Amino acid sequence: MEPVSQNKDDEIAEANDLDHLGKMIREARLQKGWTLEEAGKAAGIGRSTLSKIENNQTRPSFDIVRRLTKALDLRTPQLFVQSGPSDISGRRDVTLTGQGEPQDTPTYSHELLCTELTSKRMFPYISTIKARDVSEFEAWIRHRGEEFMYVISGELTLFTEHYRPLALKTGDSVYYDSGMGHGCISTSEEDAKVLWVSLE
Amino acid sequence: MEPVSQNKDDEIAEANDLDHLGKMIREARLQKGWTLEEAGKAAGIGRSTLSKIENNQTRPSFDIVRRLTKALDLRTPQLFVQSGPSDISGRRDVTLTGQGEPQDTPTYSHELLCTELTSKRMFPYISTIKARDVSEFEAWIRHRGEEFMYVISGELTLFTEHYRPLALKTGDSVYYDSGMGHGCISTSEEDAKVLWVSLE
DNA sequence: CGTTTGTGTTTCCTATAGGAAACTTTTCTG
DNA sequence: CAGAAAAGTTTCCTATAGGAAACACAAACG
Repeated sequence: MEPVSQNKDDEIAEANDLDHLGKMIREARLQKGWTLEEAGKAAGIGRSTLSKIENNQTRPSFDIVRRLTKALDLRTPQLFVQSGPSDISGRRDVTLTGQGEPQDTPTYSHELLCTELTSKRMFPYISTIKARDVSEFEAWIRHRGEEFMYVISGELTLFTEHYRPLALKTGDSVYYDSGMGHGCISTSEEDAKVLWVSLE
Repeated sequence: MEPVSQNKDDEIAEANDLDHLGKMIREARLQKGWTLEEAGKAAGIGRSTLSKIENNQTRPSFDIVRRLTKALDLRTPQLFVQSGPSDISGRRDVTLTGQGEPQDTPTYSHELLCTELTSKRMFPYISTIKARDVSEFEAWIRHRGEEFMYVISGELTLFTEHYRPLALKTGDSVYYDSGMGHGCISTSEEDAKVLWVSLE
């Protein structure tokens, strides 16, 4: 229930930072070129309900909204406007080619990107993996979190626990649990370059 | 309303990928050391309602959930994660060049990467930015979170609020608050390709 | 011009969300 | 171990979410 209010319209309008919710949903639906009927069916809700939602004539349940976002392929966070500033609020950090912060280890040669923004949550870096021989593969790397990798150039083989070694070419990408042991070696004549983005 | 079902408990359990919602909210509340009363007050809802939500005895409205996430300072996207523990423990997901899931809009042409892993936290995708003219720049894109971009090929100009437009070449990268308006256009003859990794 | 068809909107009704208060359980006291 | 106080749960009730169907309004036929 809501705090008492003179009339229904006022009440809904007032308590709603969500006025735009209906608008966004309608936009998303039209974007897909769907009718109320089609969208409703895709989300498993009635077209009358959807109409009311789009016109902000109702306060839909979380459940319903979730189904809609799924069906309409909406970015959900936008629906929660509350715009609490992130810790890098209003900021950006640029790193030009080759201008990253070098970080070398015996086996890898990293170039950390965008290191100015220390409070960011993802950690992007480029690694150069030297052309070498399979026999040199040593120990699993393992650190809590998730990791995404994209092969910028060259060819390499990715090793991860629980899986077969995987041959990767330029343009391929992998997302994995970085708590799972992993490592890679170059299988091309030249060094391979990989972009990694790591998240704790 | 839900499709008919024999009894209420079944119905709720069945339609709920959201069983974990109550759990998450309870966790968040206890984390803060709050009682139902306190949390309810902070969110502007009754303690009985909150109790029912935490025990999954009700399907709260979007509105109520929004207020709770705000009060409890919860990262909302997790609430939308369907099915299962929200980690990717021991898993990996590969996307070969050009094999991503296409997602086109009038202005952008995205290729979503590693979409098999639905519970991952970062969202990588490759965009092809069509070669065109500055005058065509339209509206800011804006969504809560952080974003990292890496220019795979071509040249483009990145626009972000609070900053001057920025010319980027192949190999350059930028990290920014995606809640800040942003958008880009290609400045090269050919289309530009950009790898984005987005985090909510 | 009516008829059809395909859209979105508005009733109408039932199941239920959510608040207040009764009830139960746990945690402090003395 | 009282008995009180504070936490959580359940009950009861009213306002309303959401589906079905009636309604409204087009555009596309004959």
